Amino acid sequence: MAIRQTLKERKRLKIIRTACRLFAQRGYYNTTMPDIAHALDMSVGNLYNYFESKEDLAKEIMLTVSQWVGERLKKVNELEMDFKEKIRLLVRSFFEIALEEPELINYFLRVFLVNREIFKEGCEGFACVASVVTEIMVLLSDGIEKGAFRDQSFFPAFTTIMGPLGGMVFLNNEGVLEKPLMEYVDEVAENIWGALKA
Amino acid sequence: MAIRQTLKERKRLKIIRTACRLFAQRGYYNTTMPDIAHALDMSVGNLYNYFESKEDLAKEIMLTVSQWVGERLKKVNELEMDFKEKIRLLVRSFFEIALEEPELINYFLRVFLVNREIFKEGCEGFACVASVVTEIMVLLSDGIEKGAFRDQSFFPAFTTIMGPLGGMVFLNNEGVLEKPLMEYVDEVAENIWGALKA
Amino acid sequence: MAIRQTLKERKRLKIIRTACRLFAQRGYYNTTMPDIAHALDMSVGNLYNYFESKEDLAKEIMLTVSQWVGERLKKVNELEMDFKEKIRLLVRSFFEIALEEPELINYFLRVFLVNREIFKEGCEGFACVASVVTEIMVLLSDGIEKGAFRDQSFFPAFTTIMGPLGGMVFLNNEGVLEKPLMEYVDEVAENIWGALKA
Amino acid sequence: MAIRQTLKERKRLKIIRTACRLFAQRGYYNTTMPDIAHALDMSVGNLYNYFESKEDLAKEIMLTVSQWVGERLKKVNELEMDFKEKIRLLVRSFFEIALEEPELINYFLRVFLVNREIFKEGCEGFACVASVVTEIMVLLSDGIEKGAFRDQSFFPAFTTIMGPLGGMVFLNNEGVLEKPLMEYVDEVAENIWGALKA
DNA sequence: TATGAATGAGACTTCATTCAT
DNA sequence: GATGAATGAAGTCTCATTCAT
Repeated sequence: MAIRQTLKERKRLKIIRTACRLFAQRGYYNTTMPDIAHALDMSVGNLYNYFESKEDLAKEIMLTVSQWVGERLKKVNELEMDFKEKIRLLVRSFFEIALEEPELINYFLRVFLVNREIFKEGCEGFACVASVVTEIMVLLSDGIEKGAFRDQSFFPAFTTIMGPLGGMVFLNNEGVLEKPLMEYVDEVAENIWGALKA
Repeated sequence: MAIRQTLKERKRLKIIRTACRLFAQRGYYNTTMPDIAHALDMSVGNLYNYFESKEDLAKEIMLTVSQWVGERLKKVNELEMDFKEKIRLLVRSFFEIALEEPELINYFLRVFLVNREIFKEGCEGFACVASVVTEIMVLLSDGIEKGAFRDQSFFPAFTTIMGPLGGMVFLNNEGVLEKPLMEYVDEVAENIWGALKA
Repeated sequence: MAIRQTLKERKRLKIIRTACRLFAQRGYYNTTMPDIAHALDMSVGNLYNYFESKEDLAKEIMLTVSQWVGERLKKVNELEMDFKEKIRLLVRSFFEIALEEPELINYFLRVFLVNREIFKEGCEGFACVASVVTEIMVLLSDGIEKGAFRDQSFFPAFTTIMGPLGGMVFLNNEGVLEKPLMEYVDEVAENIWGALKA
Repeated sequence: MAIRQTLKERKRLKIIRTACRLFAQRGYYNTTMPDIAHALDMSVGNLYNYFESKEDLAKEIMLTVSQWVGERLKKVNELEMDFKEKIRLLVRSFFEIALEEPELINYFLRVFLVNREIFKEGCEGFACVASVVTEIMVLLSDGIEKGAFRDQSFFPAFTTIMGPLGGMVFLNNEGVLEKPLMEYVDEVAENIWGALKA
């Protein structure tokens, strides 16, 4: 039954969307399976027809979300422009995602980064977020190859990009920023560019 | 009376140390009050003579830890050296703390940053981590005033420093770094300096 | 119509066979209706076209299995031979069934004897296992009538036969016997004969 | 705190007694932890201060019950009398236990024999019922040594004793016996004696 | 101060059964 | 006849917190 399969897949995605939002808002341990079922207007039992366990659900969300964000970043990567401009666009895109679909970035910040125990098995070596990591990797090696960035180890460069991005979104969520998030794009981009440029 | 007070205060600190370590290792929700009591070889009931609740304990830990880390950073701030060197020393100090007393930094990463719900009340505007934030603030305004750093808003600059530092420690905890953490000091410091310098 | 009926009946028997095996292996409460459906490569819903409920299925299995075993025992009863030999043949046959079709005997041991609550209604007075009980009854009254067995009440004699038989099969299942089950035939038969003989 | 320990041990035994009774009456899977807690007038949570899990409780019951029954049988073993009489006394004692403390024997019949999955780990080789098995073993080897019993393998002899005993108690529970259980003592003893005697 | 047994709400998960397709 | 998604009650177990001793 191809149709049935499609319907089931669509529902799966709906569950992922909703659970992602709840987890991102309240945290993993403060979101119960009944909460999720209720938000989806379905029964708890049925939830378990789609995901084996709460942990399994969390992992599947991470995989899916990482792919979504990865695709957004990929589009930036594929544009032809100088790297300073590309960094600025990357920052802008990341902040846009954080504002338009806050559950995506916040899921990273509130579930993935924190509740490491959940992702111990099945996400070894950051397999769950490979899509995003890959894009940053592409950006960096491209930039180094073309002489725009200093040659350096991957991890410092990676945290130099993702650290400030995640940090700013976090502070924005906490409501401590003085200006709207988007108004920090230039400053953040300037910092990252200064940090990486050759 | 005074002696008794001192003894009580000493025990309080011991609880804070131990609980901080457990929370940092296992996460807030995976550490139970009996766990903490057991690790301290004391009774659960007695724990409640020192802290009103688990949340209260978590907040007190954050305050104390922030002070400890803040003091370490203050020492760096007080040294007379050029800012490029100061940044490098800051990075080195941060990584040293992360290796020598991993529970301190990891408490930030695993409890404070993640379980925001716990710190909603009583830590408004990052009151709980004021000691650390203040030192970074001092460093930045000093640097800007003396013309070493570009003039910019506080928050982008703050995340430019703390983002990579936290990120590298996180990756080190996850065991994904290729080299020992301390070998990244120069690269990370170089990036931060490049990002901030005038 | 007749053909359809036959097909349905055949499927019924297949369900009984499979469910009997699963119940015997895992126990009644550890075997789910989806488990059974899956093993049969059919849908859960369809299972309910053949049996009203899980309990109903369990009872129907017991009836059928009892008939199968009863028929085997009947063949022994119908042979002309002295009773000492007949007892030996009974033991041998019982052990053979236990080895060739372990689900039959094990269903007795693991479901019927244990989960009495299931058989409360609909199996009054051991109606569900009448076929087997009857054959033992026939054997005993025959033996007593012909002077081979001491005259005694039915129930002690019944447990004297079935107790050791069930017990040996149970121990064999548990893997604690030192020799293959069939090598105990003579000793068990000797005991039963000693117990019953005139 | 020796007193506290004693109190706790006493409560442990009370839980074992009560849970044993409930399991024996309703079966393992039809008795819930809340049922047990309610019967003891205590909270579910507290139950878990005494036993790690429902399975653990079931195993501890089996160990304790086996010891109690084993001690009763040991007394029979220690008496000086001829073996025919000893068998009769064994049967009588077993039936007495079954009538006076039905939960003990029924626990064997309804939980241990049936729900094998529970005892897979921790009761290897019938460790949980060693006390009872040992006494039967002593009786048999004694009898064989003294020339009262035929020399034979342990397991057939064991099931020749325990099979009819368990069987009669089972039938008595089911209410199908025509006479009170105790009136079958002589017939059952006669059978067992006939089966085993030299 | 110190103890730890006791509480009880609430978490995750299972599963017999139904029913629209 | 056949399907399998959906239901929801019920089960096991956890844990922050209290309180009599």
